[in-house]
Amino acid sequence: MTSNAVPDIVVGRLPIYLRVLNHLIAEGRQITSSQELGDRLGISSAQIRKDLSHFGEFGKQGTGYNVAYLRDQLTEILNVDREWRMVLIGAGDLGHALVHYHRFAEHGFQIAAVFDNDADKIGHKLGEYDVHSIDDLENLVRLHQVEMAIIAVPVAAARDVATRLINLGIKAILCYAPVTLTVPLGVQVQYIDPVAQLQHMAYYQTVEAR
Amino acid sequence: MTSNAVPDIVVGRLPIYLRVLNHLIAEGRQITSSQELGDRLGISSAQIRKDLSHFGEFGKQGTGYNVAYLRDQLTEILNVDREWRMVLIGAGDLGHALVHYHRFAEHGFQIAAVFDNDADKIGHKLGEYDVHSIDDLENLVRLHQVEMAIIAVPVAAARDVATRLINLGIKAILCYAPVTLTVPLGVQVQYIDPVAQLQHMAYYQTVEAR
DNA sequence: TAGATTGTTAATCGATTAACAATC
DNA sequence: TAGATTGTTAATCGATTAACAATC
Repeated sequence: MTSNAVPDIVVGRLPIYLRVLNHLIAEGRQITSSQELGDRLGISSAQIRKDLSHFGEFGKQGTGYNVAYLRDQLTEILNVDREWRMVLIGAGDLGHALVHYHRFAEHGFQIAAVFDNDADKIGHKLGEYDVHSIDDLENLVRLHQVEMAIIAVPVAAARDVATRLINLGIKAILCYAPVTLTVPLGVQVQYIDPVAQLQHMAYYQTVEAR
Repeated sequence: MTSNAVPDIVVGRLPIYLRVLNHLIAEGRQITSSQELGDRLGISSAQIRKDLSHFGEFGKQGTGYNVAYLRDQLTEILNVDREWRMVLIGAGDLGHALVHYHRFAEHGFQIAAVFDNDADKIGHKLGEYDVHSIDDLENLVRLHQVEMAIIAVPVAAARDVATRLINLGIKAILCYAPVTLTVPLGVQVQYIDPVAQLQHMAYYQTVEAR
């Protein structure tokens, strides 16, 4: 059903809500409110209630939300109540940081295999992973039933890698290369470009703030 | 002037436009059009023209845009026709990747100093940088006239670090810690949370795509 | 001149907010 | 019961798109 799809911008906020809920649980909190969630996130309580209303009714009038229950519900809605297997393409410094980034595994995102095209890296270790030749991408994606990918290669290689991933049926790509990928409908791409974010902030750094 | 400020969402697209223009220059192109830029970015030509119109008139009817000229103009508008000095707080794996990330320097974002609170790291090198004690943050930010910061510390430390940076007059923070910072008006924060982005994409990974 | 493309206006579309009845 | 907070509706606000006169 496409007709009453949840707006993508709403979906994008759910992981942030999930994050706050996990913090609240860590603090031992049982109950919260849209007001408190909004305060913690710098958004309005109305927006929180509206966003949640796309998925169901999770609260109790006069009381608020059960933190653990809402957390569990959002986890299900986001499909993150399971493990996801990913491939990492690019075993440079960024790849190095990514294989050591514990939050992936902590949230159910497992790196199944790591690839590079550099003969000096292939066959060696990156953290606890063997670095495979990019030639083995197709075999290993199928073997490990991988569904997501992280592109951490230079911009010149990114499009080719993306095309191969898409041909393999990968439907979710996290792209660290500073390019805009053209992908078929149904393929999700998220970009991380810290330079673009710094430039965005630089705009406001004037003598008289704009 | 706040009255006709440019929408932040428009400012956020300028770095992406800049990126395509740089690619076009690398390809030796002299002239482009809103149509071509839009095609490369997957957005409408109307949006490109509308966005640019907030800042002036940069094209020529019937012809399009001079690539180099538009690039130079956007560079000025974004305040990235100069060097920016940053501090990096956190000398872990992420910090390691960031000091080796050449795109920062290539775009005028210089890391002036690196900090950590781990005695095992302080005094040692991270890439070509000395790792300083976080105790020296105030002195070195002032000494090097730093204006931006990258937070690459664990979530438990992030708020404290941010507070100290803000007290130092830092007005732009790129935050890799998965928290929402509460900051005074005029302080920019941009977040990078790859887990949130994976979770966002996970939502759409269903048997029947939503 | 004819064709192309800009910059801008007005219309459309979508997202956020305010307000409040429902109800715990 | 009185107080609090949800879920939802309607109003507001803002962003995107379509269309076209201006003009290179």
